Amino acid sequence: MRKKELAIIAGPTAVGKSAVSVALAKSCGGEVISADSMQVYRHMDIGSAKIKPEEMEGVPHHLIDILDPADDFNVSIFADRADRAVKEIAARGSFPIICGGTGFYIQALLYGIDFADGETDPAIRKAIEEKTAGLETGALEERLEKYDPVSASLYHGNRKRLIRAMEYHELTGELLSEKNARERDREPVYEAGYYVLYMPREILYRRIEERVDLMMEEGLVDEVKNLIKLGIKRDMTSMQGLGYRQILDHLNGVYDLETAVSEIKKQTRHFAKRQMTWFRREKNVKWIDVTGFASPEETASYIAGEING
RNA sequence: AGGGGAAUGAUGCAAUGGCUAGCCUGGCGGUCUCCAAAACCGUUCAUCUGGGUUCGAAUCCCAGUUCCCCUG
Repeated sequence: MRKKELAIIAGPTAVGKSAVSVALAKSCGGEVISADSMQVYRHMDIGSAKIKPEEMEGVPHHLIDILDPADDFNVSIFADRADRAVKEIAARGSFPIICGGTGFYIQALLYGIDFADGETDPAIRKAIEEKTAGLETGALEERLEKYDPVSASLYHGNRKRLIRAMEYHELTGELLSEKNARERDREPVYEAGYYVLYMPREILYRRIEERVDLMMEEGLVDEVKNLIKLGIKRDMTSMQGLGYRQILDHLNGVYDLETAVSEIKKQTRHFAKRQMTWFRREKNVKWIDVTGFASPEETASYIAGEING
């Protein structure tokens, strides 16, 4: 009998999570839930490195292609839907495998972080943004400091987060720092096997660059052109995705294609580094150097061994 | 070979006699509880070498070294 309720296959971008997840699912009768902020969007296949239908090898995948690029998506939506998926999968006697690189999302799901209704309101946020548009970030910080000095110093220089703290206060009357302090010491709500796949930095970076070149060959530019046709706007959540932003900027004449490609590579390297940072501080994770295994199947079989104890 | 120019961190620049040599990019580290593939923070590394002038030199002078351009 398994000693885990679910498995989490995490790690930086391009490390090979998808293949391992599929192999694991096949070996233990599982289903994959994607924890990825971009693969939820339809029409965004190449740039998000979305798993192809044939690569799924019959394994059911959840939270992929569930939204249009114009739709909003965030942790709260993810946590709700992923949690529901986990329960459904378990209910049908199947094994849930969370696969993805968005550490924040995984955290929200694993710890059951409470994103209650009424804690956010895009309209309020927008209003605050507009009201403070003329202010320097430092002035914004001073303003928040008056009632929530903890958040003000934590979000030093970070306009987006300062505004979020103000939004939260305006909506709930409570301080964001108080809520965070309260939510921080949660225990996991699932008995999970949390595995972070990694490989030496140089190898990972090389893979990232090769993958970006491949995306270009596969037609990333056309994919973005199609998104434009669908009415995509640069400030949409989906257009925060690496690759999409840069190609969009290129098409808008901000820089040439060559620059766009090297920007994508660079930003993706940085992203991978931040992902590693995130997982490093996550508790109770098992790090797995995938270069120690000959294939995704072998990595998966090692993980299966861990899960089944 | 002759003439001219340039040498500042891993990279591209700034400082033209005077704060502790500044900034960009990269590298590395970190933050994060509703835009997270986002947003933000920190840190590392340099005046080519040797003399000289000066209270004081990246900056001026001399020599050397390397590189670039022009002439042949």
